[in-house]
Amino acid sequence: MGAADGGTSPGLLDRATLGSRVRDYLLVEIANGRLAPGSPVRELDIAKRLGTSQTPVREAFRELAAFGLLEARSHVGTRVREVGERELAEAVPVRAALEAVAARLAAPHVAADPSRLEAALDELVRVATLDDRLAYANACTQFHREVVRSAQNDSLLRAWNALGIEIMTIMTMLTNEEPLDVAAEGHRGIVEALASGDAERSVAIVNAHVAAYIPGATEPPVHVTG
Amino acid sequence: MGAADGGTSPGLLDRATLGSRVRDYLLVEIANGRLAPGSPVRELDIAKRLGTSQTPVREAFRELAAFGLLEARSHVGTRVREVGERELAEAVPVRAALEAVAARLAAPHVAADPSRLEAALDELVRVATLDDRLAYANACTQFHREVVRSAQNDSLLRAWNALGIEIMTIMTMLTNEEPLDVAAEGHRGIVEALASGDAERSVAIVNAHVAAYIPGATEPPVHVTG
DNA sequence: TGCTGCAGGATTATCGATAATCCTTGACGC
DNA sequence: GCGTCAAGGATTATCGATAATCCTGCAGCA
Repeated sequence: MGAADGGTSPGLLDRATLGSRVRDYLLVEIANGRLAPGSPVRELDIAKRLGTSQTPVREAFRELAAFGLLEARSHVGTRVREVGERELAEAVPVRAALEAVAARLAAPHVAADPSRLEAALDELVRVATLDDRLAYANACTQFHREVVRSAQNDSLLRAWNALGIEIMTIMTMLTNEEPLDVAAEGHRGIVEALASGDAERSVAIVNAHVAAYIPGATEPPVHVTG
Repeated sequence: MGAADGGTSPGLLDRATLGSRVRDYLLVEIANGRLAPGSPVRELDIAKRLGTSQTPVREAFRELAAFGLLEARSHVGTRVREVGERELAEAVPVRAALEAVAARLAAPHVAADPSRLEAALDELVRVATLDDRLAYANACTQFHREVVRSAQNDSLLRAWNALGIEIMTIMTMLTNEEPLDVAAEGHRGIVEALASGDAERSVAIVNAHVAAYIPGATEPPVHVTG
């Protein structure tokens, strides 16, 4: 699965399958409003538009439906579902809880070897200069995934992946005006706290960071810079 | 989903599609141990065995993988997810964090209408008399899923489902000697706490319950914000 | 020995076409 | 007028086959 990988994601380079690319395409179309809520989407339409067969499109539909972005009725049709702020906000406490666990478990590991997380941060900062909000959203997700991965707990990573952070991040970034460089720098405090090995401070900073992602806040999220 | 419906389930009568029937078949095979954890499952094998084509099987695989029951690697193979003791212990803080969020969110809903949860408890107690540890494990999973479902938060339910509690519970129950009636009654306190609407007490009780699930894991439950 | 690279087998990923299903529309009987 | 039912169109569901990818094992070599 690719950029919007929600399931048990293997390596970072597995974004090659057509299904995942179709899903990302649909995700962006939904996020920026070209596919408005309520509008029907037909498998063969999308397939023809993207030059693929029905199969990968079908897979993408299933995945997006599982995340509540599409609504499918068998043999009848599929349409873009109205995804309200409430539904996006629902994920915040769950994400906060998981990333709090992640921070607590990751702190000693990151303190021992912060290189991977620092690399993810560098990449995030680099991508922030490209003025490509989609690319930034993906890098941002990768950074947070790296934090969770640093906890070295497969169950935690699995649960976090299931939240579909990619989707939320893409939706947030594309409907947001926050400058990318500011957003990117907001992650530095997380790295510093984790690298210091202070688990409780890491938890607090991560919680504040996640809470700032609540959608609907059109104001730039207040990033804790540690 | 069908029999072990966990996610955004379609209608109850939608089990006509081949994909859903294949999924249910695999679910049963896993639940009763004919498909043991770690054993590989091949799409074309299952397709041939059930007399279908690869497509519905593939769909079922994807769904069960999202559910945490299967583990797929692109172009390589799929196997029933295996949970070793290490992973079993790893899952405890994650599960504790998620069920703590669940308890906090569910308390008011259960207090308003405890019937569903009480029904799940009744079923659990009933199955406990059958001396069938496998059936008990499934009922137990269903009970805990009902708790999580009571939180009425799709993201939470998705994350919890991804942990693959089914398999963990099955493994635990089959390598355990705890009397079933005692185990079943141990869930009554959860229902009572939730039904009372006392969120914090519910969180505490759920945390204790989850922590007790793993032999030797007496570490203090993780505190979570929420 | 230990390493590199290249078949060959195994498995999934994708394709193009066909079948099954559902909804709509309109005719028909009452 | 109203309910019932039967085509017909639209869409997904499924099929069978082919392509792409990954891993394994072995040969060749330093």
